Amino acid sequence: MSFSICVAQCTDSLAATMDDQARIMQSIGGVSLAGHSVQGGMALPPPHGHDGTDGDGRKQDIGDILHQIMTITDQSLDEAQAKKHGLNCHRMKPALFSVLCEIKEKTGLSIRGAQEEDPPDPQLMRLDNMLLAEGVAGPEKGGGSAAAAAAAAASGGAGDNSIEHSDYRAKLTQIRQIYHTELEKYEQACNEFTTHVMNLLREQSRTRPISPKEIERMVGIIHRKFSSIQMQLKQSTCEAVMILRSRFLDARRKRRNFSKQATEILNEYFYSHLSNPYPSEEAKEELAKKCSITVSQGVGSTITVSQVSNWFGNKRIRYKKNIGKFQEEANLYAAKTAVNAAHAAAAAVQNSQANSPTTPNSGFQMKDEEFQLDSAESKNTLLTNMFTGSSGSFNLPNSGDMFLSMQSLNGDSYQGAQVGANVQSQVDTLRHVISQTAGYNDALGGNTMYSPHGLNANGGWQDATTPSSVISPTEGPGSVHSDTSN
DNA sequence: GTAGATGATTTCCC
DNA sequence: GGGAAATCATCTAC
Repeated sequence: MSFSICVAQCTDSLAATMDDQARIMQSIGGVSLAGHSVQGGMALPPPHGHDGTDGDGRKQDIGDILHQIMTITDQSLDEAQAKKHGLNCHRMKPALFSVLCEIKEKTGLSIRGAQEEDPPDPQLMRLDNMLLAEGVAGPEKGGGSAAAAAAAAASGGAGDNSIEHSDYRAKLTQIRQIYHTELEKYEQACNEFTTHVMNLLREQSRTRPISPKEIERMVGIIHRKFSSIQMQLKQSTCEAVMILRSRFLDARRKRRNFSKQATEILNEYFYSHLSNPYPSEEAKEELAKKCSITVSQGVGSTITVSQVSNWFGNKRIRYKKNIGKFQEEANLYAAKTAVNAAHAAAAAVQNSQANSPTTPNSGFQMKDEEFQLDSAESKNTLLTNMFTGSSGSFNLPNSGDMFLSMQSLNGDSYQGAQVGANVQSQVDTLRHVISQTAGYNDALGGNTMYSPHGLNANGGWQDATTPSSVISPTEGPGSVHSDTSN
């Protein structure tokens, strides 16, 4: 709306308002507006149409007043002050004031029409949703533990990695606190500023046309300004959370190879449970503990349950994909385990002989029931199998068997390997022990330590021979149990 | 620098 | 929810 239109409107409205006012004044007091003199020495021309019926005269009068208002800034300060005072005291001031208020209101409404009723800012909604999801905004639920858990779940964790989680949570809580403190500050500042502006406007409304709606609108503007500041705060908070999260995930992605001992422990378990290489949760925990002990002696970090799970997942896949490649490793660990079993057996025999010298061949029983070797026939069968390679119990995938692997220990494939000499001597020991103990029980074949590798035709793992409780001969009673549920 | 090994992550399926 | 498979990212040996 241009100013000229505004002034024209103002003039018409003012004339009409003055008509009404004059009529009211006349009817209630019998005092004619036309009789008013101009106070303050203002040389306002006397209004035409003393009876209040001369519209042209009034328009001229109002035009003069508006002209003076418009040119007030062109005059010196003293002159302007005098003119202002004169206008304030002018008989038409109240009418003019209300009309100006009305015009401003209308103008404001037309501007507001375009500004208000804005749909909620999608950017702000995104930020709000994100902060809510991350546990920064909204009701406190343990400082974003849900988000931490989500991050853990997303990264395959199972609630462990407690160090990283607590670290993440602590930092998230820090961000949350800062966010809420800043938010409170902004809100407080917004309220204070709003109150201040409202008071100021109320004060000013005595001297210039300010309607309550205008004040309301001003408050809205202030709130919008502060909202935009809040949005910036939300944006920076989101960025901070994103950075924290990415760092957290990056840290998890960073990997360090497990120590040789840890890998050996895992491999031993894997190959000794080859028919069913799915450790239970307890077994995983036990393995993690064992690996961590060996690791902590060196690197100083720990191996978690989820890492054990990862390791077994990777191992299963990679073993299945390339059995041939892992055959040597399988043989190696099988041999190793067998040797350890033999050592254990030898120790048991020695103990048995020492304790019962009169019954040296009365039977052999290891701590694990899986290793009960009290059947002479079975022992002989196993003994034969061990050295003829005919036992199905030792079948390795595709081809070969434990015995072949044992033979190969003397051959090229293991020459030079660190285990070569050791295993050879241990094999000798094993032979000796076996000859002393007069063989094994076939049950040994049932032990997953030497069980057939359980890949079925479909590429899945067989579930046939895994005992409910398997103890590696190398481990003793405190060893890891497999998960038969698999 | 590169290839292979390996731990971690993601996606899909049951 | 757990596992398989694919993939990523880093480590390690050469």
